[in-house]
Amino acid sequence: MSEVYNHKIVEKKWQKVWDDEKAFKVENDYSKPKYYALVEFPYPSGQGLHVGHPRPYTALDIVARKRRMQGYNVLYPMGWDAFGLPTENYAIKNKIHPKVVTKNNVQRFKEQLHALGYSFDWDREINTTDPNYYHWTQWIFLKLFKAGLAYKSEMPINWCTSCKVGLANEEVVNGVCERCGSEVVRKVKSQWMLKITEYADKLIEGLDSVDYVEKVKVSQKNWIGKSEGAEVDFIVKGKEEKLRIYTTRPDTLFGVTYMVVSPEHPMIEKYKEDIKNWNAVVEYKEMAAKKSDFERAELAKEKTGVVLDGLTAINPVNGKEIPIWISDYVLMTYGTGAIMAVPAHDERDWEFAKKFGLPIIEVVAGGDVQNEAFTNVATGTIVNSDFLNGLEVADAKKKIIEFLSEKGIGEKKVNFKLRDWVFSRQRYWGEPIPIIACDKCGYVPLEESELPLELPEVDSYMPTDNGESPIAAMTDWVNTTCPCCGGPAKRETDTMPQWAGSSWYFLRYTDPDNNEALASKEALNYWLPVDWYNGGMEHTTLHLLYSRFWHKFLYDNKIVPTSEPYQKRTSHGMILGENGEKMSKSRGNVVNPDDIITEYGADTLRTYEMFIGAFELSASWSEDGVKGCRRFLDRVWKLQDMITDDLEYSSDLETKMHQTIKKVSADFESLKYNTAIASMMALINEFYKKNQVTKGEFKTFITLLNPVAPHITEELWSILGFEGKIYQATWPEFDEEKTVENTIEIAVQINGKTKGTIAINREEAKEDVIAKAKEEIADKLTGTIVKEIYVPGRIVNIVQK
RNA sequence: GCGGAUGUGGCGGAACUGGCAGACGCGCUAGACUUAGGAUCUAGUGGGAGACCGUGCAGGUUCGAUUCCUGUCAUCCGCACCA
Repeated sequence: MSEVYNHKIVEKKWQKVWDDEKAFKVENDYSKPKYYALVEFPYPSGQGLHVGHPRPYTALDIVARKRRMQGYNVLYPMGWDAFGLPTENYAIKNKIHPKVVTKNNVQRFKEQLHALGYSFDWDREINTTDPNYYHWTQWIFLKLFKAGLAYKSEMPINWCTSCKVGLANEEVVNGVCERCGSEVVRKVKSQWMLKITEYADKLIEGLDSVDYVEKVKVSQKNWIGKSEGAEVDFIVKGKEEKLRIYTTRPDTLFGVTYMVVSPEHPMIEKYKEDIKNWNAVVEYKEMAAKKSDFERAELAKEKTGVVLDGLTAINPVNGKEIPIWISDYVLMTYGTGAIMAVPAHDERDWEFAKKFGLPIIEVVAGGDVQNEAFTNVATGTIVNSDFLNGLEVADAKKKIIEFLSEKGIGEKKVNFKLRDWVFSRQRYWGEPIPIIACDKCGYVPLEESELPLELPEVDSYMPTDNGESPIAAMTDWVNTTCPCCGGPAKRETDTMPQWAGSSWYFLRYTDPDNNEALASKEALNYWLPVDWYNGGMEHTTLHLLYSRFWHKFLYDNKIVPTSEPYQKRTSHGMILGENGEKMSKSRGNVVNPDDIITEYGADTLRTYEMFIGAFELSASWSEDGVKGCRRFLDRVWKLQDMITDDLEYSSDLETKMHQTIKKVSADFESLKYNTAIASMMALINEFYKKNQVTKGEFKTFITLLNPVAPHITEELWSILGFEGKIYQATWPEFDEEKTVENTIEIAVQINGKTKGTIAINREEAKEDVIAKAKEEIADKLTGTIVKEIYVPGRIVNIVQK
């Protein structure tokens, strides 16, 4: 009899062996077929690994291990996305250098990941905070700058009125500062921006060539939010100024009854003198400044606004004079910051008009516009619109745009919801932006030879009270000479956002120690694109889009060989607490992976996280479920007491063996880890029924299980004395013909309801099957038979009246 | 508000291009082994005494719907300076 399985000894033992052998070190061996599997590198937080982390890591570890067994040269790397706010805040609070905090956190994470037995190639570990790494982050920034894709712009930031620092959105809770509870307002600051909008069309088009799960593609498309419409100039009465608006519905131009501009719109200040209710306007502007864009759009059940008393606009198509309002539902960041309001055919305009008693004019027939906005564009016909009358919406759009262009009062315009990327942070713990500001020469890029531009040591990590990065206080570092004219100049003191380092990290893994380039051409040509990239849905619109943008830019500059970075993208669901809520300290439902590894073992944790449910959906933690997986592995362990010397499959299990190999192989590649494990459980249940398993069956079985539970299977492999190590074994093959059973049981239905079953031969002729079926349900065949249906190998359905 | 998803036993979840709903696991019940069992093994387990009824709800298409269509309700997630 075998002893009880001791995971503590076995897991440590094999982890050491794999380390000593450098089992998963991968060479740039260009003669072998490559496979690049990638998971999002973690932010090494102070809390240590969360049970959510192992879910995606195990999933791709399974794929990586399986692919190695199938003869691929597999790159499965890991690193640290270590710049960021929590580390900096921790450093401020505890007066420890963020570098030290990061080092400690990384070490803890690494130990935890190591204890899970992942097949990462640790020789390729990277860290975004390493100057040898951010050298190249800065280098890419310089390329973007030189290409005109990085520019400075006035952008609002969250400003705590008490701490006098800029805050991240996350640090603003219910409109007040998370730390001190004081009011947070929006303050305009000059910021570095990246022109991602320049790549908006390419980012949409590129989606056609990649294999992403559909919801990721849809999310990205919606985020980019391409819409086709028109810009139209309205005339401000009595002024030279034209007020330009953007609309997706130029066909409704005759239905305009008022205009709305965003509270930040520059025309308001410009015509200050003409506005009679200036105090009310100022008051409204102040109120709006306190809200984020999100809050403004959020559940805005009650529309608010103030009319600009003294200013009116002229509708360019019919000369009508209409009022101009300000309201916070119009955002300065989308379109032109001004809209024409057509209450009859837009819900927000309709609500606004109802509230303030503004007229509603129907211009598309088909609805009851006094009672609700009619927004259906598919069926409408234009009315009350002069030369557009009688046209369908789509035709009217074309005609009005032609008209506007001819008259020079408007034009067709494609707009994107996507906004340029705010690339500045007034923080310490980020990559310095390698730009020098010179009074004479403007913004001058640092010479490439000067990179990396390292973060200076500072006394305090707290932002200065005028909202600048703590680096600004380091005058020795800040004051420099202009590379262009040699005169006195100042370094940029803002740093890059955390997203910078993660926008290209997958390139660095291909050649992590290169000091001449971000990676060699040969390495990039061989490894790119990433074959399979898995990450969270929450990164779909930011990280994933940002990194595609950088990659496309690098591709256009012939630095990388592929137009898309990732061939395939999948997404895992969250792991929730036992109570079905998100795990959090405040809810007290956090599970620590270390505890699970100690008590049940890494293999159990890996198995459980794969078995917990559909990979793409969120799932609740269950300690009983963990126990069930441990029981499964114990049953696997005990199989060694029922092994026979037979190296073949036994005849009664041959079909089952081939079916299982087929199913497990396919499921591992299609995110169906839960059903792969279920089928392996079903297989050992068969062994247990017979109380016997052949050596051949056992060898195949543990090979299939190895990617999921690498330690226990390595130990069993060694106990049985199979050759070499299991991680070097060959993936089992199946014979398609042998997966098919000859005799099968099928259901017999009457009018679609199952009444019995019959056993048939797969090849049996229809007549024979139907005859058999009728015999089976003879006593229930009481009516007239109308139809007899036989779907080969599936079902018989007798339709009777 | 905009966008994305999800609703199936007591619970987590299966079900290929529409074809025996509930695989696999948990829990529960009974039995075996045992001084003992919170270990292990074996059997059973959607509801109903039954004809039958059952995949959020209401319709529809079909010989046949968890799967397709229309409407509806509920829940969860993201929203650009958290990562």
